[in-house]
Amino acid sequence: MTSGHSWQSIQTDVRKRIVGGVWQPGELLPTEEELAAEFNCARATINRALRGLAEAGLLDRRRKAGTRVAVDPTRYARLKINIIRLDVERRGEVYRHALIERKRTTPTDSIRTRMKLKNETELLYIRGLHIADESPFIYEERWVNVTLIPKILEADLDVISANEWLVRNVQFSSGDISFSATNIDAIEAELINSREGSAAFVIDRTTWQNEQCITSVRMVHKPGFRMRTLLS
Amino acid sequence: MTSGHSWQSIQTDVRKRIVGGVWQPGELLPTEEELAAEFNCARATINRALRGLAEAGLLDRRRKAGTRVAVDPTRYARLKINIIRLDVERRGEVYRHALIERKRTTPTDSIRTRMKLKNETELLYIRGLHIADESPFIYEERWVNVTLIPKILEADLDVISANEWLVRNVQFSSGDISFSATNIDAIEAELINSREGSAAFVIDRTTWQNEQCITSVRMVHKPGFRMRTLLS
DNA sequence: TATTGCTTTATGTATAGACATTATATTAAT
DNA sequence: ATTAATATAATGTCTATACATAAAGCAATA
Repeated sequence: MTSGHSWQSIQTDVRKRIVGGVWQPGELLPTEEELAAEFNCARATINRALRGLAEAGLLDRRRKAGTRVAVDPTRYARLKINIIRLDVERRGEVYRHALIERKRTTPTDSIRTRMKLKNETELLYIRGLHIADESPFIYEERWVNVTLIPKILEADLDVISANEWLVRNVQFSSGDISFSATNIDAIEAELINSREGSAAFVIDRTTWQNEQCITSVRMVHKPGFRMRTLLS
Repeated sequence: MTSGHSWQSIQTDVRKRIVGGVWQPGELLPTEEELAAEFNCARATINRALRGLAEAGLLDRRRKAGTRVAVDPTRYARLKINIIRLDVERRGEVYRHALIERKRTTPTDSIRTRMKLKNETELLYIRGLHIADESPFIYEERWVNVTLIPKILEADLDVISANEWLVRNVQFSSGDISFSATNIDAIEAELINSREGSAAFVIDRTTWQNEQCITSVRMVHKPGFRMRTLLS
C-alpha cells in the first residue's frame, strides 16, 4: 500500500524544507525511523529519498551520526558528453566531418606521458574538423592507441568521425576530461574560420580501458562556443 | 545473508561485461529475475546495481522492453562546484578576497533579461577578486537581487566573499551554469595580472529560488586555468 | 487499414524485517 | 588522566513479497 507517499514526493518535500530554511545548514534531521513515522512509510522509502539528496550534495549522512543539512552545500554540474554529431543534429543543423590528416607516427613526450605509454609505441595521429551547416566549429587533434585498437585502421574516417567510431566501437572503463581556454594560432584560426589570437574553448579528453590508454584528444572550439548545463 | 554479492560487486561485474564487450552496445541483457538467479541474490539487489549504470548512461532501461547496453553511450562529466576558498585551501594555498566595487544600481538590459526581472529593480552590483597566495586568479562581477536577499546589505563583503556569503546564507532551488572562453580586456588583464587579449576561462552562473533570481555572476579566470574531472 | 482495447511482461516502487557497518558514547582498565 | 574495550545508535544493505506502471504485442473491431 502506498499511503500516498512516494520516495520522490518525500524527496521533494525534504528539499523544500532545506531550501525554505525549515532545516538550516548544519542542522540535524530526524532519524530515518522518525521520518518514516512522520510520512507514514517504510524506512527504506525515506532512505531512498535522502540518499539522492546526499548524492546531490544537499545532505551529509553518516552512520550513527545521522543526517544533517550540508554546511558547505557543494553543488554538481552534470555535463552530458555525447557524440558531437548528435548535438549538432539536435540543433537542427547538418553535420559533416572532414579529415585533414591521418598518419601513423610516434607521439610527442607530453602525449606519451599523458597516455602513460612506456616504449616508443606508434600511434595513429588524426586531425579533423567537425562541421555544422558547412561551417567548421571544432578542430580536433587526436592520438589513438592502434596497438590496443587495431580495427580503427580499417575504418573509413572520411565517412565516420574518429569520435563517433570510437564511441560506437570501443567501450572505455574510465576517462578524464579537462576544460580550458586558449588563444588560437594561425593554423587553427584558418581552419575554424576565425581570427588568430581569439579565445577558444578547449576540451582535452583521455580515455582508458582498464590501465591502457585508448585515445587522447584535444578539441578546439570556435570562438563564441558556450557549454551550458543545469546546476544540481 | 549476503551470499558474497553486494550490489556494488554486481555493478562492477556488469560494468566489466559491458566494457569487455561480453554484452555489446544495443544488446539486451537478461531480465532482473534471471540475473538475480545467476548472482544468487534478490531482484532488488540487481535493480540497485543496474539503476546506477543506467544513470551513468551505460544502460538503457525501459519497462517491458528490458535492459540493454546503450547504443550511444552518453557519458557524463560531473563537475564539483564549491566555495572557491575551499578549492584554494585544499591546494595548500592561502585564500583572500578583495572587494573592488560595491554599489546599488539598476542592471543592464542583458542582465535584466537573464535574471528575468520585470521592472526597474535596483540590484546590488559587486566586483571582486579571488586571491590565492597573494596572486589574484579570478575576477568576479556579480549582481544580487537585494529585494529577495536584503540581508546581504548588512554583510561585510570585505571579510567574506559574496560567493561564500550567499552559499552559506541562501539556499537555492535551481541554477544554470555555462562555461566559455573570452579575450580579456585591459581592465581585467590588470586585475588578474595578465596580458590584454589573453584567453580566459569564464564561468557564468545564475541561481534561482523557485521562480525568482537570486544572483547572476561572471567569473573570469586567470589565463592558464584548467577545470578537470573524471568521466562517468 | 487503422484504431481500439486487452493481455502480458519487465522494470519501478513500496514494505517489513533482519543483519552489517561504522561512528559515537560509555565504561573499565591501566 | 589517558587508553582500551564495550555498548549503542544511526545509516547501509539485503531479502522476500507484493503491487504499480509502462510499453510491447496481439486481437478484435470499425
